[in-house]
Amino acid sequence: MSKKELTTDPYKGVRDFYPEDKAIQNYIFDTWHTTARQFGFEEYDASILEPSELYKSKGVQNEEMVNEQTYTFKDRSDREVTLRPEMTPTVARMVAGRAKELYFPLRWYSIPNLFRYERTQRGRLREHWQLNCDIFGTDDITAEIEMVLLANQIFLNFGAENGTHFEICVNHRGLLDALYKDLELSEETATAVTRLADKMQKMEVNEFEAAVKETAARAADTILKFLRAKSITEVPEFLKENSTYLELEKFIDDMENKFACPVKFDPSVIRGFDYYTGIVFEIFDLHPENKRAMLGGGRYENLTTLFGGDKLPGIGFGMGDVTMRDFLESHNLLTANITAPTLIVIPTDTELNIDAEVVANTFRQAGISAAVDIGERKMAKKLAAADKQMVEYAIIIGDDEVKSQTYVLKNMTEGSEECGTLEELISKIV
RNA sequence: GCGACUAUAGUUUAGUGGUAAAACUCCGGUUUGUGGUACCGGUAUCGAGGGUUCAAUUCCCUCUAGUCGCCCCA
Repeated sequence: MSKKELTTDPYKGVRDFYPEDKAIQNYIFDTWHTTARQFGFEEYDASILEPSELYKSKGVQNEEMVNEQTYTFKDRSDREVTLRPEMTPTVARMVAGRAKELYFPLRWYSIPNLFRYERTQRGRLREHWQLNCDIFGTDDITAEIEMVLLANQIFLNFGAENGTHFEICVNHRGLLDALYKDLELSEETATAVTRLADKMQKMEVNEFEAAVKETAARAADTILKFLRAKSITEVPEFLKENSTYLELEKFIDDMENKFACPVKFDPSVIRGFDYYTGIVFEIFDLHPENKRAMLGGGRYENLTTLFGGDKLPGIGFGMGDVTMRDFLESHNLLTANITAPTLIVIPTDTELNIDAEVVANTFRQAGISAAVDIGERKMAKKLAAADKQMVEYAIIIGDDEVKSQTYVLKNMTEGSEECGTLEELISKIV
């Protein structure tokens, strides 16, 4: 033990993608791409490296977050660099950079790899890929509808069912603000109540009620009535005059009746303390093992403040590949397959490896994927390996074949064989 | 930052105060040009260090790593 061996484990919180994992990821990404394009969204991307200021400049709270929960370091020229923890500042920067020449509303999407330095747990790693979809440059409610329809469609395209495997929950930030204003809550109390509301699903009923009473005192009953509303019509009466109530009510009604996409009013959907200003929504995994949000998003009034220029409203959502995979696995919705070559060429002796490679390359030029087993194992092992990989065809190359230039094409699934020149055999496969 | 739990073969897991068992995988063989079956064989300083003990993989402590919660979640 003179040397310490290196571990084969990946760095903490990040993943290796072995072929079977990559196949699943490709399936997820393909579905994301297809659905985004189905809705006319255009793809953009940027580097995973950003100057740290991009994340710090949003305030003290953000500065703390950058310091404690991002990968931030100095480059060789002493510039502070951060591995991007989210895509929104990047896309805001890009949109602001070309604000004068872009045609709005803009429909953009991206699947960035994001990094966060935090404690790992189920569904939360230090690295993940996140589908980000946004519509920029409009405050029309149609954008909300389109966005939620897109989110819903993604799940439909994975073979999931709204109401069985997942559910869409919506709320309105304005409704919460109206409630707090009417109850004349102090800012601290309002913040504490929002924090509690966010945790409601995780807490016991009694425990939650006690916590609200302790935090909000006299206003507790009204707040509880609001947070326990199972339908939007159950919110306290005075809120129903509010314009945000009417907007949300119509939205829920349209989604159900015009687009057959039921959404559920859920006053506990808050989406943290970020830039959202209007309708917010989440898609929940209904599997008992995963009970959590897989997708979240909402309306924002102005994303590009930092970069000057005109106000740019928009609406967007994000969803991660880790929770997506957990969702698909838990509900048995995975259909991804590892992609094997169509043909495997097996020389009987390593002396014939080059001849086998020539044969394989002829098939490749005809558009048939082909690999050569150049290993030193016995024929039986090579064929067993090909079978296990789910290769469709095999050709064995021996001295006879090389001399006669005629080959035997073996169908691995049926066990049948066909004889002929390479040209003849190619036409059999194509 | 706080807490709980776990660590045995490549993987998933048994098990015991007297140096370990199975399944699958992998490698090799029965079968020197025809597979998926069957049979045989091979692969573990029981996470690291220390302590208790005649004896520790087993009990205790420390460390490390991982998992799962809390906090946070842009």
